[in-house]
This record gives sequence, structure tokens and C-alpha cells, in this order.
Amino acid sequence: MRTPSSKKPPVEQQLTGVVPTIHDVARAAGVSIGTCSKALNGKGNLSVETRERVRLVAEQLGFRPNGLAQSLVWGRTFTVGLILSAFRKRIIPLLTGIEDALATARFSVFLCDAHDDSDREQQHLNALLSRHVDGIIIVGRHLDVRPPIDVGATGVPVVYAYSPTDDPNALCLTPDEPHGTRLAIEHLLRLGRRRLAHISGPTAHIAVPLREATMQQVLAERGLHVPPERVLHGPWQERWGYAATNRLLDQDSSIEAIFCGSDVLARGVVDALRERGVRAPQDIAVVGFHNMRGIANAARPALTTVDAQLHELGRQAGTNLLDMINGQRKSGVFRLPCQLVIRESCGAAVASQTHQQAIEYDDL
Amino acid sequence: MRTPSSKKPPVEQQLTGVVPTIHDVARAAGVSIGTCSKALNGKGNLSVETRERVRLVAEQLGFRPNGLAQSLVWGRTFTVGLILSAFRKRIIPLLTGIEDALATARFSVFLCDAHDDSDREQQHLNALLSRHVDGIIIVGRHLDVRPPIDVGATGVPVVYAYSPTDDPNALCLTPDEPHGTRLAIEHLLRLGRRRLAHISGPTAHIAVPLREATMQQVLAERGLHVPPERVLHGPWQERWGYAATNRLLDQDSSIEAIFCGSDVLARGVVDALRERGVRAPQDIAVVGFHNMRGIANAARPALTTVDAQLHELGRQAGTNLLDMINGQRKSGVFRLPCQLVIRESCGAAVASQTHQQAIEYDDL
DNA sequence: TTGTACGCGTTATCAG
DNA sequence: CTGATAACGCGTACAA
Repeated sequence: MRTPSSKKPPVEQQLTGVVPTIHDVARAAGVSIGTCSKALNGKGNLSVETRERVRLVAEQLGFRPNGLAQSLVWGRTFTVGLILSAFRKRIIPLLTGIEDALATARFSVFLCDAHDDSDREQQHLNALLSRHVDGIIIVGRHLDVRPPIDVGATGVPVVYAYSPTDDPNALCLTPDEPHGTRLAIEHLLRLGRRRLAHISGPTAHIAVPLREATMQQVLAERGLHVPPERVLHGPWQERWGYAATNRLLDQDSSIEAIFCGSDVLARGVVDALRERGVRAPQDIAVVGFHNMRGIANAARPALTTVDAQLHELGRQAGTNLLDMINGQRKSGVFRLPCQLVIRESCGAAVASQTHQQAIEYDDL
Repeated sequence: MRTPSSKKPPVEQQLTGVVPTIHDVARAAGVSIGTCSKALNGKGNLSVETRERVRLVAEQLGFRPNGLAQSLVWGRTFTVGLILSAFRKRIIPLLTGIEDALATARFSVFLCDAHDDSDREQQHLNALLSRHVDGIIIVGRHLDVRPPIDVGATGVPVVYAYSPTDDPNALCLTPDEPHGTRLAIEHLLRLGRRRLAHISGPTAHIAVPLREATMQQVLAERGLHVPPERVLHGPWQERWGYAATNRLLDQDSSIEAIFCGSDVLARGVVDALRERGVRAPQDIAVVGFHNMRGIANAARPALTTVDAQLHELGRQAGTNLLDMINGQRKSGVFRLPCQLVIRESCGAAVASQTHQQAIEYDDL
């Protein structure tokens, strides 16, 4: 039998009082806990009077149902796990997109940072599974294919966002960088630029050679080509963009445009051009990648760049996961379109300063 | 009575088999669930043989205790809620610090983004409380004092990280920016700079006037002072740092050093100096704030700047919360020391490029 | 050394 | 219209 006062002092309820359970509400309202539950959840047939009375009492006591007990009964927790290979600036829009979609559906999100360590990733995964999350989102570090996670017999749905995996019946959402590259190159061609150069990062990760190949392909469709000596690889640093530009222009003054593997590099590029007295975009147009707003807007001229739409990708990862949690089966790799953001460094009226009005006013 | 086979098909266990409970383990091992529990948790007195047998069976079945049920029994969930006023780049080190401390203690973290909306914050808080988190960390948007949250009668411990609150018995950890400012100014004085200028952001948030006041105070201790015309406020943009520098030098060529309210501004400053032919640091030394590595290292010269040690602050927020969860009572506002990172723009040997070796090699 | 039975807080299915 | 009572999965005193 249940001791009526299993709580310490059943007296004072307000200040530092023990949190009330449904038993307390039932007792205070003079009904059974069954009735109480029905009253609060709007189920069953109850007299309007009792229902209201119970609700009032619950309100007064500050009753809040214990989610653990609910989850145990429901077999659902309304939580999802978010495993990050690493916590980087660039994926913030992705994270907010995911959070948006899930919080809207009243799901809570477990944040797990694997620190690029597969052991830690496994630990987090185990924790998530014992907490019975309803779904999992994996955000990889690069766009390279990553190994799939093993949820065992739990059947917990998994979505891979950003980096895909090679498990054929997993759902992967990844930015369509070839599409973004195509947008950029076609934009340059439309503006009459023919003699391009490409400054990018280390070839170790798939994204770098992929962008380069796509660039060449788009150009090839017009019978054009970027010769090897106008393609330069180095570290992802402004200084490399700067140095590469100087190296490039020292040996070839006929270049009409530079397509960069990132905004960081592009900023180094425009700095180098300005200091050489080369006008951008009139003499040489520049296009970046990633649309890092701070960098792109601070550059002189502000950078035209490819936006991977990571917030939208995150949102879709979230909603797709919710669908899967609701029983839908989904799989395959989906590449989401990019968008070209046009600023002064290529295509926008040089005088326009509208983009700069996006003041980062919170940067304290 | 409990139906022995409450699971659908008690046959296949491996592929897509239902996840086993402690009952399944007990049955498979031929013991009662009580014995089973003890065997798995190392409690009670069991024969080594049974204990091993049970453990083996559990292993084979891939048994994983249901955390919900455990939490219900323990009265603890080993989870904490992390409420962010807004998700900004700058607080990433803070977040990783928090995650580090908590994950090490095997706590899971609920990530809640309030989007600068107090209603959403309240919703997240309610969700966290019904999920019975063991503790909560609040990360504000600015360094200004923020309103406290109300955990009602739950007694859930709360730590405010970054921005403090005015609840006298709350625990707040916030960077000691006056200390950081003092480090910067004293560094400048040590290098013999006397005629300083200050370029900063909008005065709306406390951090801006506070840094300025501290600067004046440190100078006053040496009988020095920065006159109002050498203190400039504007938006947090590189362009403002650039413009402010030009305005400053147009009317006063005797300035020996510029203390900036952020690295973003400082980068605009060094660009302006270079383009005017003013040498930094020889003619004018420059100090920034925040140590945003990308910006600070890309600037020419690389920026000497104040680091708020947010990773460490996050770590301490985590460990302090764990202490409170374990029963310790803590309160008060604690200001954590900053650190001056010396680079070429003020104090470091100009030729040294060591800092730049911190290549952000993952910036794909 | 092992098993039984109760409790954690809630929902849901029955009788009444 | 309302009240017992059985789950949900686990930990643990207490009994055997």
C-alpha cells in the first residue's frame, strides 16, 4: 500500500516544497489518480465540473507531469540525439536549423560532441540509446563519406546531415556543392569572363577536387578549360589566398576571374589584388565559397560567394527525422541545392552597399 | 501476473529483434530479475559463477539498461539542460568547455536555443523541468545582467555562465573583462605607449563603457588619460574600425597606440594604418579583444588581443554545476581572469610567425 | 546464495 | 461518470 505521505513534510507546498505528483493532485482534488490523469489529459468522459476542479488544483499545486514516467508508458521520449564529429563555426546554421525543426515539434535535443574521436562517438551513442532517444542526427566534419553508426536492434531512425555515409539504407542530406560550383562558374561566364583561375585548399578532402572537377566540367561545356598552372592548392588561410594570387599574377596577367575554394581564401585574394593595383571586379572578378557573412562583407570589395544553405539543410534533416520517427521509411543520399549570393566582387553594382547593413550588432 | 512473452515474437533476437529487457536476460540466464540486476550492477552477494553467467548472457543479448526506468528509480537523470539565449560563434569555446566537463562525468546535455525570445526560453525551461534534468546552465547573450529563471519548487541547481543574473543566491561565472582590459593597457604602457586612443562598439551594452572606464582607470593610476575626442564608438564592423582610424589620424598624428573593443574592429584598424603608410606596431601599436583566432592571425600584423578564456569558463560552469548537483550550495558572481595573447601588432617580435602555424586545416 | 515484492510516476483498460 | 489495477523497466529491501 502506498504511504499517504511518502514526501517529507506534506505541509508547506509553496516555497521549497517538494514537487507534487499526480497522487498529490488527486488527493487534493478528492479524486482517484485515474480520474486525475484523464482530467488533465482531456481523455475519457468526465463531468465538466470534476475536470475543471482537477485542473485548477493541478495549477495551484504547480503540478508538472514527470516526463520520465510518461516516456516509460508511451514508449517514446520525444527526444533526439545530435552527434557532432566536431564543433565548428561553420555548422552553426545547420545546428540552429535542426533545433528549429525539432523544438517546433516539442522534441528536446541531446547535444553530443565527439571531438573527432570515434571512441567518444561510441560512448555518446550508447548513452543516447540507453536514454531511448526517438531518433539520431549525425553531423560529420567534412563532406567526405563517413562510416555509419550502429544502432543495433533498436531500430532508432538516423539521419546523416552534412556528410553522407555509405550505408545504402540510411538517409543522408548533404549540400550539393557541384551545383553551387556550377552557379558560380556560370555566373562568371555570363559576365563574359573566360580565362579563369582556381585557388583552393588541400586536396585531402573530397570537396576540393570535386569543386575543381565541376568547374572544369562547366567550362568544358563551353569549350573552355583552366590549365593546371592556374589551379593552386594550399592551406585554408587568408595568407595563402594572398600569396597564391601574387604567384598567379606574376606569371600570367591575362586572368579575368578567380574562383576560390572558400571566403577565407577569397579575402586574401582581393587584398592582394587591391595592393597590386588590380581592380576587382573590373579587371579580375572574384567568387568565394561558404558565404561566411563576416568575412564576405568585410572584404573589399564584398564577396560574391556560394551559400550552402545549411540552415535549410538542418531544418530538413529535422523534419525528415520526425517523419521517420512517425514510421516513414526513408533512405538515400539527397543533395540540396546551393545559392549564389551576389555582392560587389562579382556581378553586383560596385556602389551598392546594401549587404553591409546586416550589422552584427551583438558582437560584444 | 506478467506474461512471459510480452514481446511480439520471442524467437529471433539478433536482426531487428526487439531490444531485450532485464526480464529477458533473467529468463535466458535462468535467474530472477532481482539476481540479474545485482549481477549486472555488482551489488549483493552472488556466486562468481552466476554473476559471470548473467553478464555473459546480457552481453550476448546486447542488453542495455533502460535509462528512463533507472532515472525513475534513482531520482536522478544524469542530464543537464543548457539554455542559450542565442547561438553565436563566439560562445563555441564556452559550449565545448561545458560539454567537456559534463560528458566526462557521463552526463548528457539538452541543447536549448531560446532565439532571444523569453517565451521560447520559458518553453524550454518547462521541457527541461518535466524531463527532470539534474541541473541547468544558462548562457546569456551579452555580459549584461539578465533576469533569473524560475525553477519553482524543484530545487534544480542553476549556473549562469557568461552573463550574470541579479538573483543573489544564484551562481554566476562571467569573464573578468576589466581584468582583461587592465592586462591590455598595462602591456601598452610597459611598451612605453602613453598617448592612447580607443575604438569600440555601441555603448548600449555594458561591456563597452566598462572597458572604456577600466582603461581610463588604469591610465589614471599613472596620471594619464584618454581625451573624449580619442574615444570613438560605432557598429561592430571592420569598416568602422577602418573609418574610425582614418578619422582619428586625420585630426591627431601623435597617437601611439589604439585599444580596440574587438578583433573585428582591430582588423579594420590595422588595414587603415597600413594603407596610410603608418607602421604597426612601430608607429602605432594595436590591441584587440576576444582573440578570434581566424581574424587575429589573418590581420597584418597579427593581433595582440585579450582572450576571455571561455573554454575554461565553460569547464568551470560544468564542474560547479556537478558539485551543486552533488549537494554543495554555491552562489555569488565569480569573475574569471582573462589572458593577453601577444602577437605582432603589439609586443611580439615582428618577424615571428609562429602563431600562424595554427592552421585551420578543416575549413572546407 | 537466490528469489519475491514493492516502489518510482504515469497512462490506459477495464469494471463498477 | 468514476475508481481500481495492470503495465512500462528497473533497483533494492527483505524474506527464504
